[in-house]
Amino acid sequence: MFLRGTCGKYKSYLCAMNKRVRVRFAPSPTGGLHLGGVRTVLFNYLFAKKHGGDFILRIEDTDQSRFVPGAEEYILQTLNWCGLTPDESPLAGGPYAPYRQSERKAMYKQYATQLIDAGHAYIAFDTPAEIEEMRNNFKTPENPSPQYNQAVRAKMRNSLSLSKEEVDALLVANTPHVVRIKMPDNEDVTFTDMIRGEVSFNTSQVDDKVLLKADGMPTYHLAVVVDDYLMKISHAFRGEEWLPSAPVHLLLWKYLGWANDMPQWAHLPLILKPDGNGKLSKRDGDRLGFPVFAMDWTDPKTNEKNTGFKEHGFLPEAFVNLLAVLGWNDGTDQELFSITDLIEKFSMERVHKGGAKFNYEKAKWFNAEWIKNADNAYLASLVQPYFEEAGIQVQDKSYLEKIIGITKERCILLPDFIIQAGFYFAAPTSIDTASIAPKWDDNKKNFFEALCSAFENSNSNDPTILENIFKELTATQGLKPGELMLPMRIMLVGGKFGPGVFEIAATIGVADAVARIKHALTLL
RNA sequence: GGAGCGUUCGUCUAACGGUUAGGACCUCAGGUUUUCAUCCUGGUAAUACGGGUUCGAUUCCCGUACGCUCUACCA
Repeated sequence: MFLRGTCGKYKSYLCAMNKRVRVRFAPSPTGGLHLGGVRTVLFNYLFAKKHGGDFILRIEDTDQSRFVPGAEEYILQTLNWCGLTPDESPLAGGPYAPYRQSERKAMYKQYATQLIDAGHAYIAFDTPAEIEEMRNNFKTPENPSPQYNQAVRAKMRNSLSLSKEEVDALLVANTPHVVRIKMPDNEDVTFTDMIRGEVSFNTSQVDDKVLLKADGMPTYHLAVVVDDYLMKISHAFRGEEWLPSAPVHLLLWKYLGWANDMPQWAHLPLILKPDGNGKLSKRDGDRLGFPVFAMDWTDPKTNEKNTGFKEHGFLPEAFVNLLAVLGWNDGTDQELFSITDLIEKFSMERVHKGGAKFNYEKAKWFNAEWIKNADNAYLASLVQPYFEEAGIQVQDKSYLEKIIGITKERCILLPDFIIQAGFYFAAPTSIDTASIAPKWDDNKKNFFEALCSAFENSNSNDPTILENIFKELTATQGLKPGELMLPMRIMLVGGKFGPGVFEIAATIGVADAVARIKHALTLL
């Protein structure tokens, strides 16, 4: 399928060929990045890389009251962890710097002025209290939230309702004011969304959005259009929650005289909470026992902590993979995709329209698959920090890699290696004697004592030899091997899990195995 | 309230007018593993509803229901 939509009077795919692909992720630094945010990053990144274009990070910090220290650094770190590093950003710089809107403040005013001069915007002096009053006055059961629109703007204090002298006087007096877009009365604004196809709004339904705030900062609406234009953005992807304000942006592109340069839009479906309905929020994660943020995030103002996929033990490759297929697929049964695969196969047209409920069980499945298929040395580097935290000493790196190779298929999350592989590095600290005790008797005790001697005498680290010793001994003592395997396993690893007992004994060394058995015998 | 967007197994999805509606997760039943996990085999389970259009609708159109998003000097 070709890219749909029009770009000026030309078909979009012609534009796409002529215009360098430049996309941006434009978060406001108000907190950690959650699943939906990272997926938006991912789709932007994939689209850019697929078309040999640029991926830009632009920080939309026009609202000082919501600014959260550390959030920008967190976003950068998250993108790095995911391997979705932007080509241009506040950190990396680039030809269209600065990439923080607060640092671009001076650039926006001239465009607001241009809009006023052209009659597409006006100055409004209404105080918050006056607007509040208007809303109360016009509120009816049928219209619970009246808008500042063509129906009421004549009754408010603005450059449309006031005389030029009054306006000038107010301006000279430094009266706080905003700039609002003047929405046309009854005009259909239609555009083609790459995911949804043709989408249409009537301007009578949208209000006169504030473009420039009283503090001189632009609102999102003005800033996004100006910056996308100035930064030569070719495709603009954002969450579905932006769809209703798309007509404002469309009109702005037109009024500013940039219609032919307008990016193609795609509004991404939302990620929904697993239980009930509604968009996934940061509160859902830890409430339901899974992370929603990419990495741990603690809000410096509230001290509220949200855990992250990284710290829960997800591989970045798995995280990216599971995000990619949340609302997108390549049309085949393939579910496991590397980033290279994704870049090759991604297409915006195959993104789903409907929102997707997040399913943590499936997310873990992706991680388990990635762990099973991952390179041992790579896994070792990721597991090491968890071992250090758990107090597990690793002397020999190649030994660690070997152990990871034989235990990785039993691990779903990285911390699982602590249990599944920890006993290869140190004797278990707790031994599940409760599972041995009920059937424990002197015959078994004697057997294990004899086994220790036999093992010591053999001085062998060959699993087959150890198994033969074990079986011969059970035979001579008239015992069933099956009744002794489980106790031995528990003595070696601490519980009912792990690879074959003789493989374990051989791997940790017969001396260590004997020591563990002897220690366990003191507990029974 | 209004506007917009959406709706296939419990969940994520495939099927761009013709399939016994496919796959994956979950779950269930077997098998392998003298443990656990992996792995293998198999099962249950879906086109929201009502009208059209059509020889034929999951697919196109209309309506209804339901859900979501927006309706801030927040993004």
